[in-house]
Amino acid sequence: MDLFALYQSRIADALSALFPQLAETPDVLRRFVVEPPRDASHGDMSTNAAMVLAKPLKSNPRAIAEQLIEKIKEFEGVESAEIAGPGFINMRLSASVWQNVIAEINATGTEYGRPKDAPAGKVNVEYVSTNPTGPVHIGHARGAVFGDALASLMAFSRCDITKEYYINDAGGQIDVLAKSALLRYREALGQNIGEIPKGLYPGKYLIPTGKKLADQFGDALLNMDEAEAVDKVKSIVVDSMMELIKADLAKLNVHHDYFFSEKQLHGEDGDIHKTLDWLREEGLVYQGTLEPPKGKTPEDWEDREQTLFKASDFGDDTDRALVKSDGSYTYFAADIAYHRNKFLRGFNEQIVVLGADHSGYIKRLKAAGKAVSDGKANVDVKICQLVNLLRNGEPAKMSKRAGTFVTLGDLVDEVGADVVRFIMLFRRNDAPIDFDFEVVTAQTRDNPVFYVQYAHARACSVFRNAKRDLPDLDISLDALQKADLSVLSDPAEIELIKIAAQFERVVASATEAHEPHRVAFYVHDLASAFHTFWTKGKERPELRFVNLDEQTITLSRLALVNAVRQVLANSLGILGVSAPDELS
RNA sequence: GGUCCCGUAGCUCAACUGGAUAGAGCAAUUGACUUCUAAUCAAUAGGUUGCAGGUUCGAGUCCUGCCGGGAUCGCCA
Repeated sequence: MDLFALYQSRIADALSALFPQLAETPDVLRRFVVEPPRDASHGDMSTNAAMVLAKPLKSNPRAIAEQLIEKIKEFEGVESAEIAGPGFINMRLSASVWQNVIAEINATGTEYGRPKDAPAGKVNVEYVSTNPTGPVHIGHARGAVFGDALASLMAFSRCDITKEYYINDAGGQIDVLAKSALLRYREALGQNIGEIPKGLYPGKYLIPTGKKLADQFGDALLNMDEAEAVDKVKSIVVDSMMELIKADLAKLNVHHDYFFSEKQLHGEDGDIHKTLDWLREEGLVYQGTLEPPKGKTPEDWEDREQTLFKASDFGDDTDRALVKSDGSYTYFAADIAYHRNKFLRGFNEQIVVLGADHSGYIKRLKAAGKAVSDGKANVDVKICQLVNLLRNGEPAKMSKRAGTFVTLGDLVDEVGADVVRFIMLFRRNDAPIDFDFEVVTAQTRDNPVFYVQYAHARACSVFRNAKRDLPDLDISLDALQKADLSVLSDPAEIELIKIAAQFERVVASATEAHEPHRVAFYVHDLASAFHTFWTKGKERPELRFVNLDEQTITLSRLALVNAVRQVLANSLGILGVSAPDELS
């Protein structure tokens, strides 16, 4: 149980008893927070309840605080409380409250930090969704890691989550892909294809696909009309690209539950058709012309009547085209249908992870989500900023056109999945990252991945040493749970426990905000606190974990170390980063 | 020009959705290794949170207007 949530609810109960009139406005009892104060000298927990309630109660904060504090002082585990500043109430908890956290962590293990109850509703996280025209490149790595970690975080928080990949297999780029593959097919049959013509994909990754086509069709495609051949091989080529993509993602330990093909939305009986009919009935589709963009009118602008969706009714800046001049649907039309499809599959919460170049797309996606669900579905678009790849300080060039881009697979092969994942998550998703090969592969403090994993390995090494030095001492998990935790009363120990005890609220807030980076920063903090405590044992030998003369204390300390190790492991588990027992 | 994101210590970034004296790391200076792994730790120093207003008990956070950087801008996906 999250201690901060526990005291929040106790204070809310106390307030209801003190001020019965609050029953009419129950919301205000959820608006105040109980949190660790920024300044440790203010105590263990702080609440702004009196200030938040001043207005609804038409009273002043100090007066409310004075009534409330009497109740708080009676709470179990509260050692003292005082009013500070404009009306904060600061509490100090007894050591046993913190010591019990150790017991709870060791008792619940990998389950520690998970909320008791599952939130209602199904959540869909859509991420990566790169065009199936080649391997995944670096630009998509961040979205892949972010989406995967977010899904993992939410699953840890007991959300009913589906990880989804939207395959853009219906656009014109698929024809180009198929033509490029047919070229490689002719190459596989021994023809000299020379330079890859402009406009086709030159990448060597299509060579195996060409061979596969040669194996399957022999020379049957050679005399065929190109359009016909393209039709024949399209889905085979897309499948083979998806295999490539899945293999790259697997190297990063990124896996999706569900692959959704855009193609299936098209056609007479497809979702686009049905969705547009439905929108028409709702009066959200009309024939009309759009205003040119404000300020800058494109030179070739001409007013043209087209089929439009009333996106502006749902917060978008303008209405959006649904049908191209050649009669086919726009990408956005498919997207609307896709969001309706998700809604009909039961996803009231839809998270879409996109690259920075799609930031202009957010409003229309949110509008589509609202429109196709009568406002019941919520679409949250998470934008991942660019990753600047550096090597020796120089920007590492990537170019898909030249066919020499660094793929995700190349990157993972070079630095490892743990490094890629942690570095991508050790930053807010909407801030750009400099990814420097030199830094992220160094085994020093500069490298946060290493720093955190080292803390976990150190904790494990304590157990190896205890086993070696005290072979007769039972240090099994059972024994740790029977350890006397009351001896863990040194301020240095309590400080470390306090950091560990914040894990639950970090998980809760990261889940709510859809921000897995908070877990990454937290685990770094916890590692730091552990390293600090470790070094204290050098200055003050009585704080060392393994004490040959005092086995009781050793056992208690091991309980502490195991708890910290467990929280490190649980945090890393959420991020999909390994927690090694020792470093090589 | 419209829209969105960003602007915080010399550098790279946090700041728990409005809380108290804005925090870490790097770089700089000083100190701790016959080590429970110094692959680490401690201390010092570093700030008008781009600028100017506004909202309120209280603003890095919300609102308005500027300045600077990036992304995007009717049928690409």
